[in-house]
Amino acid sequence: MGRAGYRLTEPRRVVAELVAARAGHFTAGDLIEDAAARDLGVGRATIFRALELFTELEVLERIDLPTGDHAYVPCLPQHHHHHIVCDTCGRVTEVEDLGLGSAIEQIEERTGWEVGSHRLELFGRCPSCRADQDR
Amino acid sequence: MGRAGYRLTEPRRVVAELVAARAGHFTAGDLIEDAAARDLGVGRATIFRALELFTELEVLERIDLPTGDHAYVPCLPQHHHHHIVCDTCGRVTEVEDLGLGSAIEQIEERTGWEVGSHRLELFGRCPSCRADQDR
DNA sequence: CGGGCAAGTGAGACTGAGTATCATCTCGAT
DNA sequence: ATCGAGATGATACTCAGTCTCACTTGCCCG
Repeated sequence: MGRAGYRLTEPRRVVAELVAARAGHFTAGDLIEDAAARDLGVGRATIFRALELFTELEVLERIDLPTGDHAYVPCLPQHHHHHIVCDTCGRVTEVEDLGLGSAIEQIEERTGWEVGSHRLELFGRCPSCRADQDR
Repeated sequence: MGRAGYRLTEPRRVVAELVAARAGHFTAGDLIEDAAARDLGVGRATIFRALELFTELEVLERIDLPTGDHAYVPCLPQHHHHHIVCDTCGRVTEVEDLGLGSAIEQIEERTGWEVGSHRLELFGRCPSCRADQDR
């Protein structure tokens, strides 16, 4: 019991494939539609469960869109970073941790709070959408 | 004064009062419960609408908790800032914009993206909860 | 190379947030 | 006081996400 490993099952493979087929961010609903459209026999609940698992494994990260929707982005595990999301095409890029660490230390000193975690999301226009528009 | 196109109505006053009675963040559901508990005749939809309005007027701001819930915090309008939310008691403090501006410029130069907006939320323990726990 | 069983699955019921509709009400400019 | 745009609230609805439970399947071990 309680074994450390996760099973590599067929449905999970399918969900991973759906994720890979997506560019940029996507919602759980998007994947559910994809699965339905392609008539893969994957259940709704299973997709939610797989997304949860992938997030735990840090190959996906959950972000909050300005609209309030919950979306996921693929990302590299074990590596602190943030995301820029393109308002136009939805594409996502990882960016290094900016100088946030030291700023947070300052805040802790100044306010007496202990800052445990943070969430930073950037939104804007990706280079290719800028090019398209500045034409 | 409540003009500029908005009416100062009784239900809105009630919602404002409920907001004021709350310390720290709260969800729409919290207010709906409060209203029901105190048997104020305010409708569900009206509460959502009032929160939306207050957010527009920038006396409330919507934040995303780590759990994914949507919450609101009271804040001062016309002033760029971020929030630290206490994981323990839910209390919220505003903090000045850290050195994010320059970091963002760097990113723009480095990556070719144009960063339009961002969202930063900090989570941790407030001074009084730290004191309680370090005892 | 099976056998056994916990982990995983899927159908569908359920919950709870948020939105839409619409008949009715009310704020506040005149 | 009048009156219409704007606001309200009851209700229905949609949609994300969770839960349950009988059934299946990956995979550890003999």
